Amino acid sequence: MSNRVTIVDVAAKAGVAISSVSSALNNRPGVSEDTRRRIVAAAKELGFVPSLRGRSLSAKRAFTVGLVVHRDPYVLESDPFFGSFIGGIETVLDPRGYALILQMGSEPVETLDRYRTLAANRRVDGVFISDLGVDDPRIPLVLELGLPAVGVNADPGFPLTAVRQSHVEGIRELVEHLVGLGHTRFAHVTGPHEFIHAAQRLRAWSDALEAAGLPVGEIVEGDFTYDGGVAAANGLLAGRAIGDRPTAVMCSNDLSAIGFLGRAGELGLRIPDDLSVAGFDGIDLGTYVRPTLTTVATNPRLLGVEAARLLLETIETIDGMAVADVDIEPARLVVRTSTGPAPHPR
Amino acid sequence: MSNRVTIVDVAAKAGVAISSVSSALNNRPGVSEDTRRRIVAAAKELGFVPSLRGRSLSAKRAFTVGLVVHRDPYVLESDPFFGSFIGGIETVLDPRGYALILQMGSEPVETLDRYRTLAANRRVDGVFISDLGVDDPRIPLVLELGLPAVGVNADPGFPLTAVRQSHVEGIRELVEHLVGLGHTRFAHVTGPHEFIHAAQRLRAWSDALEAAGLPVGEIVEGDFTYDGGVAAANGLLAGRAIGDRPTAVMCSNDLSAIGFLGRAGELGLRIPDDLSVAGFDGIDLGTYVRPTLTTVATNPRLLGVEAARLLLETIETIDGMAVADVDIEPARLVVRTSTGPAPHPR
DNA sequence: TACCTTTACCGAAACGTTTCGGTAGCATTT
DNA sequence: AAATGCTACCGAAACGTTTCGGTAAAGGTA
Repeated sequence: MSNRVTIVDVAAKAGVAISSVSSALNNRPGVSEDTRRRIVAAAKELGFVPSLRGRSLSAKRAFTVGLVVHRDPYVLESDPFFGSFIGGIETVLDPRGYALILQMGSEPVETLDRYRTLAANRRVDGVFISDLGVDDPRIPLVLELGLPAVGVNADPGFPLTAVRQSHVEGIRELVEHLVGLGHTRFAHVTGPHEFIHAAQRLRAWSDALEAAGLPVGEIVEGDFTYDGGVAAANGLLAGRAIGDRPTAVMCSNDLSAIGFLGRAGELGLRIPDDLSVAGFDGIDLGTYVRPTLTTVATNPRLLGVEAARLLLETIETIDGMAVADVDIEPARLVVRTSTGPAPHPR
Repeated sequence: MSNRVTIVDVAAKAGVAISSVSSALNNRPGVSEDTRRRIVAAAKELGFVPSLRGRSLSAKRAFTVGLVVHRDPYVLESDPFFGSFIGGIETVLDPRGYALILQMGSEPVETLDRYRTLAANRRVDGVFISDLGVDDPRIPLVLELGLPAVGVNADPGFPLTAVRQSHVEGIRELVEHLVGLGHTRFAHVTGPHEFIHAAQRLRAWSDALEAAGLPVGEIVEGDFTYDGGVAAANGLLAGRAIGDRPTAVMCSNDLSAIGFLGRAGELGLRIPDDLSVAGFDGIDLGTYVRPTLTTVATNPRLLGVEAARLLLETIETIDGMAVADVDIEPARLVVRTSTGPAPHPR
């Protein structure tokens, strides 16, 4: 509609050169306090907002960062991680004049192409890499593209900047909690094996049990979905005598734990009297189901905040990519009513 | 890193002017088939990708559209709508070279500011307006800003282009289903009254009952959350004799219906024997809970696809904003096991 | 007074496209 | 043979910033 007010208009109004306007508004030296005030006044009066397009071209920056979600639609739908994670990212980006581009790729290949396109036309200045997989192809890709990136909950040895929330303390606390309740027969329902966090959680669980001198027990592969929890419950519980069943089960995330819980109830098990069940994540839904879900609560929002901070720092670090990793406070055990004393063997 | 290959490099390699390269690559007339081929070859060989930044500045377009989510974090977390909606948007945007900027504002005021900033520095070429409220302030805002926009599930009379999925057929089917099962005492748990879709659903429910010649029954305000469903169940069911209770309840969304279901179970009611419960949305979780949830299933993904199509069309329509609305196929009743024959009065 | 340094400001180039007006060259018409 | 029209191509301007080199004026030193 009405033509935009540009830096030229401001310069004309203030009676100075456009370079002076630029210097004044960006707080660069070389302009007297007096004219600076005059320029600022003119800019304000005209309602001048610097054009991102002009700035982008000149600064060779997009002032935009990207997040490519690489999950199949259903998991994304019911996963509360991203809402909070993105919310956290936003709080950092917005005040610094950056925005977030969100893309979704259902297929891993598709996801890679998204990164490639994003980088090719320089749409973003950097990317987040979440839901890391084992031998994740995105890592060599961003290295090859020279695209600034930060990883979320990466393994040690990760070649890029990373933000992490440790899971080991919380899972150790969970094991200690269960051991303290007298449990001796355990089981673990994992997430899809291609995700490293599924492996990380299993590992912490096994280590803690081993440290307690107890057998690790059964391990069945789940898929992070409600349905996967149901399936796991069928496998671990259906048609088994009490002495043949685990008495304490950890599922790799809350959603599958809730599925497990539901199915266990249908199978006639009383929870936590006959069986203790715990999850991992700390989603709100876990406080609503009955029994309420014991879990290890993570903080995706804070993870988003720190990831964004790191990414901007990486982008604005001219030289190498020597930005230090950040560890936020570990995830912690939250005891609710889905765990209780081990049943008396009869 | 390595300096980018630009249109100048391609022109040099092909031995033509840069304007010819531009014409050739954008399939504009005025360049012979022969040189066009030569240019395309040179571009391919050099791996030329036009810079979005240069294009943006020249074309006065950002090739980006925005979605500002204006919900409180918890609702977003558990709401499956956005995952699918965004997924649908993506499938249209990507092939046309557009990207989606996602912003989140928890406070309505904050949300408005986001739109304002987005428009001020021309970061986006258009926006989606979802979760419309009554007298939504975003409508006058985008009109004032001259920002192309499309509304999602807007009321009739909406002054901008809109995409809609009708809810009335599905809700009518639900009422007919319940009436056919012999129910006569109904109740409705609404969503927050500031959202128009909450009002739209209540209206369709009331109209259908009225058309069936039955009393509308009790109406309690919920908030679209699991917790809100629990609270509604307490209000409608706790401490009431059977003859004093509704026998069929519709909740304005699935999540609250699932909360309602859970609380009703705790209160000792058998579902669907003592009480029928239905929701609205068609989220996957509804197929996992027991009993499985009867609902009216919407199609957020398709809504996203059509919304994106419309928005791009609006943006690319030079003149007025004469882009026709789109109605996708209505939401439909999905009968599961949370609804059944009305209990025999005793 | 003559010289040097600093400061405040300006003009122009650069970023990478698209678009518009212009100009040769050629074929067609009269 | 002159006038006309069309095609293929080129050069330059425009988009809106930031940055860099330059210059005049002011101030400091010998």
